[in-house]
Amino acid sequence: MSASDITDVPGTTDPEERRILLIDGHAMAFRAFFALPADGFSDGRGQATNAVYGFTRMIFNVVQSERPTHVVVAFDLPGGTFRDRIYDQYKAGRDETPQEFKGQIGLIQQVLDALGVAWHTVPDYEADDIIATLATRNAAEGIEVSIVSSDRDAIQLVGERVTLLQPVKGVTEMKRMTPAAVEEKYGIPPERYPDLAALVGEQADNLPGVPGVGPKTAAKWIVQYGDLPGILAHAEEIKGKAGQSLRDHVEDVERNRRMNAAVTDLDLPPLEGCVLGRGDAAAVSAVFDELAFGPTIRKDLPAVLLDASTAEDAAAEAARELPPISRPGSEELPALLEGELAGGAALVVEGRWELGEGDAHQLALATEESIAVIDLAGLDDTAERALAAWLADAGIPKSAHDTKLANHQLAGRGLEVAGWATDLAIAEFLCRPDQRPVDVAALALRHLQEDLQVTTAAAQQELDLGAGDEDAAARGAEQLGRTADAVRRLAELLRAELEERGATSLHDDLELPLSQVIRVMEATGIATEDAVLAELDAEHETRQAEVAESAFSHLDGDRINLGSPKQLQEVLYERLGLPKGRRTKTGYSTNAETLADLLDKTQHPFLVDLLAHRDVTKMRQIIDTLRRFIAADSRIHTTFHQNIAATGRLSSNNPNLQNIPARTEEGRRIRSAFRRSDGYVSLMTADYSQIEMRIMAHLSEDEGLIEAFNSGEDLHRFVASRVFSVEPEEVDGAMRSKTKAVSYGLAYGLSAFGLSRQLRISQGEATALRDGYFERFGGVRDYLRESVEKARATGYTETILGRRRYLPDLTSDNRQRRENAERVALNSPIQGSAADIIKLAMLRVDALLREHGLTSRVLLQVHDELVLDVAEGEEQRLRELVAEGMGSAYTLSVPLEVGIGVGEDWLAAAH
DNA sequence: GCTGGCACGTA
DNA sequence: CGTACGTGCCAGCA
Repeated sequence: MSASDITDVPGTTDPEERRILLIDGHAMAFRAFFALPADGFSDGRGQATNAVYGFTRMIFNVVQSERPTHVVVAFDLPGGTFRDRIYDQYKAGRDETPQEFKGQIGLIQQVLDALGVAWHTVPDYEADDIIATLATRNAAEGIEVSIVSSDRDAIQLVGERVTLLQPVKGVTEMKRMTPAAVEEKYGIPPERYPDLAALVGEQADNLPGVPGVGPKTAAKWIVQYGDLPGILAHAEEIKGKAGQSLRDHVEDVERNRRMNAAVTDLDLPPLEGCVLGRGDAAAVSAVFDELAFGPTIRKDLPAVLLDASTAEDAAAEAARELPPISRPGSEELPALLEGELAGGAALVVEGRWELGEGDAHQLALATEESIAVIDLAGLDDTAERALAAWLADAGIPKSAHDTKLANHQLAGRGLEVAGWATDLAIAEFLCRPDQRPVDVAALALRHLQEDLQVTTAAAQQELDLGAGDEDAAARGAEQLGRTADAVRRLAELLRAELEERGATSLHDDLELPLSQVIRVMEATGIATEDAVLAELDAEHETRQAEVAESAFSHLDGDRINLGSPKQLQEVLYERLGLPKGRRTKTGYSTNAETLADLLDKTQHPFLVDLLAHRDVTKMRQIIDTLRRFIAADSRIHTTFHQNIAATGRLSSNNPNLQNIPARTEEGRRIRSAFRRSDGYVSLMTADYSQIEMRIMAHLSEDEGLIEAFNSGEDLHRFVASRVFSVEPEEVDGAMRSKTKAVSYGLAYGLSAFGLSRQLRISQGEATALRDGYFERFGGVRDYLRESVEKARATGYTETILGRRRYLPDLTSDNRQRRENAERVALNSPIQGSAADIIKLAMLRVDALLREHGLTSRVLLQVHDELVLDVAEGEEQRLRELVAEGMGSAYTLSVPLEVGIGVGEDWLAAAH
């Protein structure tokens, strides 16, 4: 190849305008692999993608900063090269390629193909040689060359027109090596670097140099004698140990120099095939989908990589697809609602919802034919009534990204919505339960390959009414309208996917109706008495100060930060010299379990105070957090999420009301702050008794376990009597608690190690305990074994309602990942089925309360428990209806038992 | 100001 | 080296 090969490329005829970027593919991929966690990047099917991700990011960055017109990525080929024939120990002693790295080179090449970036390999040669050939030739033709490589052999290529970019940290930060920079760092010009390397040797390539000679000595010699031949010619004159060492290792040095010489005469394809701007947007998107890449990296894809025609095609298509956007006022709206919108629409609400109060400003409605963006504040009464009627019409199907949130926001304007057909967040979750929730823009990137460009803060601000600024308002409306259009198409797409995955009924009949029940619970909130929390806080404040003082007194009055694990480590393990226990990533554990062990062993009084301080600090933390969330109506309005917990449980935040202390007497006092509402007489708690073990009995069909639940005997006592072959009356506390630990441990995928640690018994004892259990409850053992095998075969686990959890790691070669997936596979059907059941129960209880006209209402759900406000005169009927609704939510092969308690507050309502 | 690690609350 | 979550603090980073 010569310069004439590229003179035909349009727009790049002048060598001075051409810039070529050369990348060492293997070296950079390997660096990316170690810069990013392998277990943090996966395609969802067990293939690590961290190197692919890092490499792609690197390419994007370098293309942006170097603005090349041509790019070539060079790769090594598996197997040897000519260098191995010169020296059979070349690159020997390297660690084996990590398992997770394998396969990622192929994926990188797929990405490059989609990006239209050329990549080359040459049999019998290394990537270095390809780079050396291209750099030398093109620089000679007057073309600017940038090389990206972490390999030091590339230093020799640096020259007037050749710059080396060396990764500094990871793969995104680069240092520019110019001839001056090389001189400064090594004290010699770039072309002499191989001489220096030959003398010093190269550890990574297993090329030993002259012992006792480092870069400084080598550079000194090179300066003095000109080059390596000069040095060797004068070897006899060099004094001292280094001189003798050189004379003893002349052969090594000569070999090294032959090995590290760049090859610059390879036969390579013409450069015109390497011109930038031939990427295919759709192909890139498809590859990124396969790799499960998120939205961030997609946004950073430099446009210069893409073929202008595909970008134009995409833009043209997007423009054609978008129906006209109108901004109907009060005049036009009623007719629109009865006409084009009568068949339903996709909704996007611009508004807010916090601390139990919602508000909405703009509403975008999209159909296949048209999009309407409505300024809610500007409507007259007639138009507003028409809109209210349309929204409340259950016969008009609607979809939104988050239907519950849309309801909350619109409720702030007195608007109720019925007729929800599709909730994107729920549908997406049912299809991909292990993925983090994402906004509409990210869903559009993921499924429509479109960038809505509405996620930036600036765009959001424009949407805020456009306050008097007509242009901003128009831009806001345009973005809202586009988003609604995307919601409409996403809804269609996701409904099809729900169908494929057998999750349509879960969406339509369970989660979507449930979201409306939860919406009312959130809007209602739970009455919370600040005075109770304030007093608890004051008590704990005093106590906190006391124990802190006492703790410091054991440290010669040294007031360390008791909340700093780092400072505690120093005090406990250095200063007080206590025996070190369990290790953490950053040092030695100071958690409660470790501290309690330490106290047992040493009786050190500081530990007593420290543990007390931990308790009281935690209490104050919880109390403070709760107080911050008490809204103007003296109630706490938590948010329940249906798309967070991969097993199908709800989660609760702002604040989390599913982790209010219950285990200790002191902690439980916090519960007394949650009280019956004004106009109600008490709170009721209703919980399932041992629901997970009942599900285990049902799924395993183990006769013994089923009998246990039908016997009327205490479950753990019954199971223990079987395991230990004694009469139920003879089961003592230790036997019962051991059995209980095994029972629950099984549902979590326990190991003998974990069991022994929890019960503080030997591993042998733990194994014997588990074996004894399985001997009597063989059905459980068979079920557990079969359920993992089935999941391995199908790729997912399933709950009683068919809720799936995909577990690609079940077939991973990585033992840690595989065993983790196996535990998840054991637990998910059990925890998930329990979640299914209480969700069914919530729907049923809600329906029963309506049906019977009760005013009492459900306030909270805590996984196996419901908390309700009891209205005057309804307690007895409520007990019956809740027991019925929860008890008959789903028919298992054992009864579902429900415990109920009633009291003034959540503490008193315990039972 | 953000992030990772730790600790700890619940089922 | 049993599952599923959310929150707050510290420390190190930019």
